[in-house]
Amino acid sequence: MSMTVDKWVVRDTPTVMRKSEITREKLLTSATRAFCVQSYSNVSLRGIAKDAGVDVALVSRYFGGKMGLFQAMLDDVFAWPEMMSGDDPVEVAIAKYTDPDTADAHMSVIRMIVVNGADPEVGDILRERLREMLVDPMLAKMGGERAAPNLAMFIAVTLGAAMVRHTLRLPGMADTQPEAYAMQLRHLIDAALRFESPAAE
Amino acid sequence: MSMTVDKWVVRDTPTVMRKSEITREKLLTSATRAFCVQSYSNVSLRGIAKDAGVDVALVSRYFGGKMGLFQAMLDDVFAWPEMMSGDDPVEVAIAKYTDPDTADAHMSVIRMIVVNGADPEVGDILRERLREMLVDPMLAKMGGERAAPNLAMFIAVTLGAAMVRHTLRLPGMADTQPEAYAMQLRHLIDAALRFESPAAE
DNA sequence: TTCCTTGGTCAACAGTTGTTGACTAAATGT
DNA sequence: ACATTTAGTCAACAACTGTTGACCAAGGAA
Repeated sequence: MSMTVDKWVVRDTPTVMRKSEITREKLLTSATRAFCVQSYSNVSLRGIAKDAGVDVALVSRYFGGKMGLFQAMLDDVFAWPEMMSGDDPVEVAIAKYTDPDTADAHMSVIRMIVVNGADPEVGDILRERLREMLVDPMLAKMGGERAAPNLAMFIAVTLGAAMVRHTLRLPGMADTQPEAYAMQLRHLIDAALRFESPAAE
Repeated sequence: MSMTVDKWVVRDTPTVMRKSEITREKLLTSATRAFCVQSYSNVSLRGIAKDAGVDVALVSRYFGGKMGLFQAMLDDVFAWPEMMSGDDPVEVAIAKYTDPDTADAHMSVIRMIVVNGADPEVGDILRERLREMLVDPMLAKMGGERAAPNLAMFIAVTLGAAMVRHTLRLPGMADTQPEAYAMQLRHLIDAALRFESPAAE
């Protein structure tokens, strides 16, 4: 039967969850939290393990090392099923960013991209994953060649606004209500999408 | 007389430059290069010293340690005499960013702000210096209360564009000519400055 | 029971980091 | 000339990092 076994919870599904799978997820959750705040080199496995309540050695055991944990975390974070729908990808993204329920989580992802994109040890890996899992699908759904500048500018204003509000915390953008921030963000996004790149023929 | 002394160059000024001042500046130059690429915690004093061709111990000798070197580098980088002129500060900034001669150096500063702003060890220090040496003077010269959102948005698009072009290197913004990038940047800056915040009374 | 797989603990490793103090060498002042 | 301040070298330190392998403890199957 599929009851609890007092020490760990078993899913109420035909396939029973293995115990190692649980600690794997605990590690992954703590790793996501850590990598969203600090960059790869700054994060210590001992800190993650302590946060997860698990021994350090299990990181190398289950993920093959620090790099394996980082990559597993990328796969986890960049999975974005809504992007595969038929809707306008930019509208999907805007909805995500402005919805207060999911805004925090996606701001964490943005912070993770900003923080780790500058780390020389994982920057290339991060860029590659970002392109193949987010940027390229969005470009494929949008117009094509001409859409690349607008998408880049869209991402630029989104990243920049998140930086100013959450990391730099400048007055005029960090000390305001969420609705006011949403208005600023929407204004910049509109400008980014309305930009018409000169025909390069 | 003020001639060279064969081992180091002496300025042709009445006050002779002390020798320690020279290695201090060598250290400061290497430190600036390093902190513009990697974050505080990732930079190693031994790397800086090797790049400057100087012994590691001299960092602690002349700057009192790693933190002292970082702060001295902030004072160096944030010194911006043009900002004290009577001209419109935003126009001064735009001129700096778009002038091809100085654009690279200022993009390095932007990268430094982005990279170190997320570092938990120096984030607060960086924010404080950034406000008192750049943001507050600009705000004082601009209108006042109503200018804060526009200035924040101006900085947001500048930071975001620099991130996308140099760190994330996304297609549509990283693989283009400087003039095309300048057009995108100018378009976003215009939008940021044109935003009219709703009167909050 | 006995065997064997799975999950976890622990200590030690080699490497790198920032910082310190003792010591030498060079330049300056009298 | 000498004495004194200044500049620089070197080795060692304690703390921390990721990773490894030996060891143990429990669970299920025979």
